[in-house]
Amino acid sequence: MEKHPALNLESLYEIFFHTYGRQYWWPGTTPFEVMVGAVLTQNTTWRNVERAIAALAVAGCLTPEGIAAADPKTLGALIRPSGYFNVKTRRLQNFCRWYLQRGQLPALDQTATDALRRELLAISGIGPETADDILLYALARPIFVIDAYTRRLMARLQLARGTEDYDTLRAFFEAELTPNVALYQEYHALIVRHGKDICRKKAPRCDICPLAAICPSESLYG
DNA sequence: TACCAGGAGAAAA
DNA sequence: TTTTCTCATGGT
Repeated sequence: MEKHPALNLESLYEIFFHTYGRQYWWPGTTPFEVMVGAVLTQNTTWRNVERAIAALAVAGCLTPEGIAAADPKTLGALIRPSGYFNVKTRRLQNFCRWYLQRGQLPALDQTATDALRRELLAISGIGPETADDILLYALARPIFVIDAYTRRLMARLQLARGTEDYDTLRAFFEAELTPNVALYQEYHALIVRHGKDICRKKAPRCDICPLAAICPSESLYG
């Protein structure tokens, strides 16, 4: 992992927060709704996830029992707007069956958090980002979430190649930052905000980027 | 029209 | 082990 002479992850956060302000993540009224959203948002815009969650709520199906017991066709129709609805039906039901079987989640110290993370990753359809969304935003554990925006940002700032495996990038953030749930929640949300608005995959808007003065890789854009 | 989006798992190389 | 393919709706 590269060291940037004029930039570290704490100063990057300060720039983002000063520029964009609080993002009020994760949208969702209960921890369980956050967990459902974490599955539904896989490779999908949040706007479409909101439609699916609203449909689940209207159908009285936004509960672990309701999702686990639902007919797959019915459930698929409800979550259809979020895309990949056949895949996500299986994933949601896998997750909810685990959730119901597991019962009360323990108070999570670091050891218990690591164990729970392994449990989540053992569920078919719960990968590292989804597991970490659940741990950070639903269960308030200091786990830094890595996503495609994070990889792109690290690559463009030349703080990383961006192709590192998930846990390497997560360890990089967690080593550079103090373990603080509110910080991690806000930071990830700010990275997504910056990625969607400015540091886009194609045609990034470097002219209005708050990092323009310190970003070394403008020549890589396009 | 083509590309992209708050990924993950299976199949192929 | 690493890369490629598949899943799918909705916005730009």
